[in-house]
Amino acid sequence: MLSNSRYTVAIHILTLLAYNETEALTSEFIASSVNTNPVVIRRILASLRKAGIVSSQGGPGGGWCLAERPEQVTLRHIYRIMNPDALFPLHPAEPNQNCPVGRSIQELLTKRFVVAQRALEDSLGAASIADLVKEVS
Amino acid sequence: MLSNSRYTVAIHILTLLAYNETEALTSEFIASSVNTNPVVIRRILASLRKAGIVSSQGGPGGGWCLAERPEQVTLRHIYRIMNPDALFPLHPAEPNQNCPVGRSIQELLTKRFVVAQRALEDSLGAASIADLVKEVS
DNA sequence: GGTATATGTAACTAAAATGGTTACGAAAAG
DNA sequence: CTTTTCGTAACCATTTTAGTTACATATACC
Repeated sequence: MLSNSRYTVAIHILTLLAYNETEALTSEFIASSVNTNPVVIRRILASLRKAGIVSSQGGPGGGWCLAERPEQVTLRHIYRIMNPDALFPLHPAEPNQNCPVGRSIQELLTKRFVVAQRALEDSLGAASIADLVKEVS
Repeated sequence: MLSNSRYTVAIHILTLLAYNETEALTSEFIASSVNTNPVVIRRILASLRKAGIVSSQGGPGGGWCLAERPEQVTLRHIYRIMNPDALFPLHPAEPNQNCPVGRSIQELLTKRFVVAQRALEDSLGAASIADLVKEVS
């Protein structure tokens, strides 16, 4: 499974940026909210910036800002950025092609896995960062 | 994400058992189809047996059999056995409770994650081992 | 009984993933 | 220029993953 928390932290960061939309936030400030190291935050923000949904500015008064409207950024969008690989890994080594099951299993499974992952992502697409900000107490 | 292939291998094993329903299969035979070590297979089968969907028999002529009808064993059932933990891990450390976002983010996310994981599992529930066996060429 | 065959499981390993940390260069503000 | 902040490489400890060896246990069959 997703055995890393980068997706959760990415959503946390973006929610924080949207919640404080008027000012740039430093990686150190964000790290204190997430309760981790600023470098961990910068690494995740580097992925998000590559995808165009945040921007950064160096120097005093610098920091990080949302580059898209919070309404446009869905949990699905973030999911795909932080988890570009297929949700369900196939076999570590190619199955035995001389076995009828080994020969066909990967194709059969891929078909089901793609549909299931789409169902997951469709559900994630129902919520945006703006929705989360609205519910922050 | 799911960063292990045990779910895929578990489905492979069960499909193989259903495909050869008349005879018990040894972990060595199964391993040769999956292309791995028999102990890896026995470890996965131990989980499946604990859940009651396979049975084992030692000694000559022994091996592994399905303990349920292939129609009853869905990909969702197997998913839950092989992945008992939540699909989306939360933060490694508790977020800062003095920050409005840090204070509420885990509850907000859990709500969405539960729904998304249910969508995933519902999709997986649509296919059974019997369905896969039918499609093995 | 005795032998061959399988499971059951502990122990060990190599490789990779994960999250955290230090360090330091580059860029920007003032 | 000095301070601040990003950008990123390098390194580390811990955990996960898959594979392997080894050996005890149990069963079938002669």
